[in-house]
Amino acid sequence: MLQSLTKINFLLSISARSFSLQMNSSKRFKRIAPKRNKSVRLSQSCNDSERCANKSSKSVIVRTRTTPRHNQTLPQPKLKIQSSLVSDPCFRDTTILPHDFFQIDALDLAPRLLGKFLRRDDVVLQITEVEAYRPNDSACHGRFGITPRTAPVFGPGGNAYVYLCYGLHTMLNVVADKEGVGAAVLIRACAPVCGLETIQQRRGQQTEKPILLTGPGKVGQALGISTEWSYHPLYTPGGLELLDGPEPDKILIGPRVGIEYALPEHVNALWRFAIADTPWISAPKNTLRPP
DNA sequence: GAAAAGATTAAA
DNA sequence: TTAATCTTTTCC
Repeated sequence: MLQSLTKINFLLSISARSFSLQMNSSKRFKRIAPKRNKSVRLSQSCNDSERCANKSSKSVIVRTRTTPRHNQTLPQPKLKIQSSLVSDPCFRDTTILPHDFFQIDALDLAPRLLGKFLRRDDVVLQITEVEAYRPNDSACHGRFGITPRTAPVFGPGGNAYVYLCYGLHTMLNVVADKEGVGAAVLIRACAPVCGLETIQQRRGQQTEKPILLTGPGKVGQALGISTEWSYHPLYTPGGLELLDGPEPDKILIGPRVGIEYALPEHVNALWRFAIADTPWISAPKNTLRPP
């Protein structure tokens, strides 16, 4: 496992002076990861006790749990995550990005998210590809205004917006800009940094190849999140966090994927951003070019 | 109340 | 190339 992660980090080819991505203690992460009982494992889309409790449509998960819910509190896993942060040299210097970081135009935020880290439990992913969705954008979910589904998009920047696509895939967005604006950045692809075994388990694929994490639905699955994670603040410790990371040397830009229904000006807008020289990019790759 | 479509994925 | 799969939104 150590060998494979080292290989993956090599492939990233990012200047990471202050970020040693070497994983010299993978087994420690495994030990620190909160244990899940069988019922939770069945649905990896909901491992968070508070969210499961609020779940209505997927109450099957709640019913099948063996541990009484009221015995589980949020601070416990939070502390464990903190201890792993301190004890592992890999992430000693990393910091959670502050609330202010996200209060900008999605078009500015999107490229700035490249190279940053998403962390949940023992899983750490590095963001390699994103898309910006903005106000007055005929491809943005916010185009319908504030609805039950899209309300999170109009929340303050730094929250998560998770939606279900094709009834199957959970898509993670980082809400951008001020409250009420209605902008977000879709995470389209990541590279694995820590917790490879958990990622593979959640994905159901025993591979280290880019097929593991190159696609927005794959990222959501690897992080084990559901739509219940909408509104979750990424700038506070616990749950899902966005950590600072190295700025990529070179990036690529291109038109966004799968928005043929939008107006031509938005279909053609170059609002897709990716790290150059990494294999962790989703399809299609041939529409990406240097700026 | 019904119908259509979707910021996709994996397998054939 | 195509099936899987279901929520959200729009239209009548």
